[in-house]
Amino acid sequence: MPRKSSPKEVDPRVRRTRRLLRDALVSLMLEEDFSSISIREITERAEVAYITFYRHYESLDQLLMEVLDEGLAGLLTRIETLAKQSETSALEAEGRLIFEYIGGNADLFRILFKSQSVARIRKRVVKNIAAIFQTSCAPLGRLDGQVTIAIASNHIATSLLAMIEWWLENNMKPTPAEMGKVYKSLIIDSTVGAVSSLPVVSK
Amino acid sequence: MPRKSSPKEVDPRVRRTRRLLRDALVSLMLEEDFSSISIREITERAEVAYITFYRHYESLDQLLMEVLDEGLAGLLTRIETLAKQSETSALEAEGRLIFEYIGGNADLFRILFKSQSVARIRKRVVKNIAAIFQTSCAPLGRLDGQVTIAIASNHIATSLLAMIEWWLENNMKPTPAEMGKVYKSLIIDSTVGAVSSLPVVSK
DNA sequence: CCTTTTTTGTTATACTGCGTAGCAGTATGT
DNA sequence: ACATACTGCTACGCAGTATAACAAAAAAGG
Repeated sequence: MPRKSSPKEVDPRVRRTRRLLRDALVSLMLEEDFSSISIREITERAEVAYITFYRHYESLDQLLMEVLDEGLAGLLTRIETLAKQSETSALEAEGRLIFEYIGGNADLFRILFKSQSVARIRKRVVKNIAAIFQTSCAPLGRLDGQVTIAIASNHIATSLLAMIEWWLENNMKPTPAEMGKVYKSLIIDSTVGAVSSLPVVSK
Repeated sequence: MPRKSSPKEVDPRVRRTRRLLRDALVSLMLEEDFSSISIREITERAEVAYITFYRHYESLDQLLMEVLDEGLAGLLTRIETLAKQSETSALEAEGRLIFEYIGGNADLFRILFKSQSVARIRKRVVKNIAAIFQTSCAPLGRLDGQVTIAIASNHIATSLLAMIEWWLENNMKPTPAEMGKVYKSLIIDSTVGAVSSLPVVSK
């Protein structure tokens, strides 16, 4: 574990090595399944000694986390601004921004959905998105019961993620603008419309 | 591979062995993560010789498939009858039946969602459910454009699965009857309401 | 420029699980 | 009782993980 609490800058060699490992993992995940990727394979493609991997990461999972967190942070911030919107026109526009961002980082998100053993990460993303909507929707009004709010926010989060996945699998066919409209009507409008008519569910 | 094209009945020893292996896998998956389960561990718990596993299955995946297909078939048939309903009262009742079925086979579905390397299976399930709704919703009426239908049916399938997952993680707290209502209003009503107002998306 | 520090490369090691093979033992049903 | 099929046991080669010791190379500081 090189340079634990870096007093100054990070050693250029360290940055280079970590970047090579990240790129090698991404490159491999676009070719084969995550479960079949070995650490030896990664270090080989990164043109780095095998043991070097363990000098920077404790496990393959940790490397994968670092790779995905990079791009997922951008998605979360966009969703956060989206969740605060209440006007109809702004909702569509923000929805479009999300799908444009996805399209720009398509490789990264393809990895997120395609790979098999990242269900854990996907769950974490769902949790984050749901939390965003849970807090931003609470002051919106007449949601009855904690459970109902939890169900609704979870519904929004999972639906959005599933829609993104579907879009990627269909080669991003409908344009981001069109997907923004779909997102608004199919997820947001219908959910807020339904929640107000939902029964108060026993906790 | 014992008794490939069985001319008569299956050897009792074979049925016993396969059952032991299936039960051992389920038992282990409820304790630890799928990725950390070894074939030796399974045969050990099943009280069966290591090599016996390979006399019945080619891979661990194949065993997992056999285990999950068993219970997923029941879910799909219930969803199929549900998809054909159009009356409001029947929708709620059928929705309740689904969650009651899930509750009855909770262990199986916990495995489906909890385990990590079954994203492939989950995807297959989504595809099946979406296909059901796609065919049963097409004659329902005024859905414009193939893409819109595809998005909507995918939305229903993923939302239903996500709702089931949420319900299991919350220890099946709201009753199946309440979940049936939530399902109807949050997924079905809002989706069919939204679809009719959706723009025709370019193919 | 030279020295010290840090990182990287090389090689070797113990450990674990996978998949296969051969042979002996045991259960099935006819 | 008999042939057939299934199961148990032991051993082996292979691949990947995680770690260690020592040599080589690159960065930082004077």
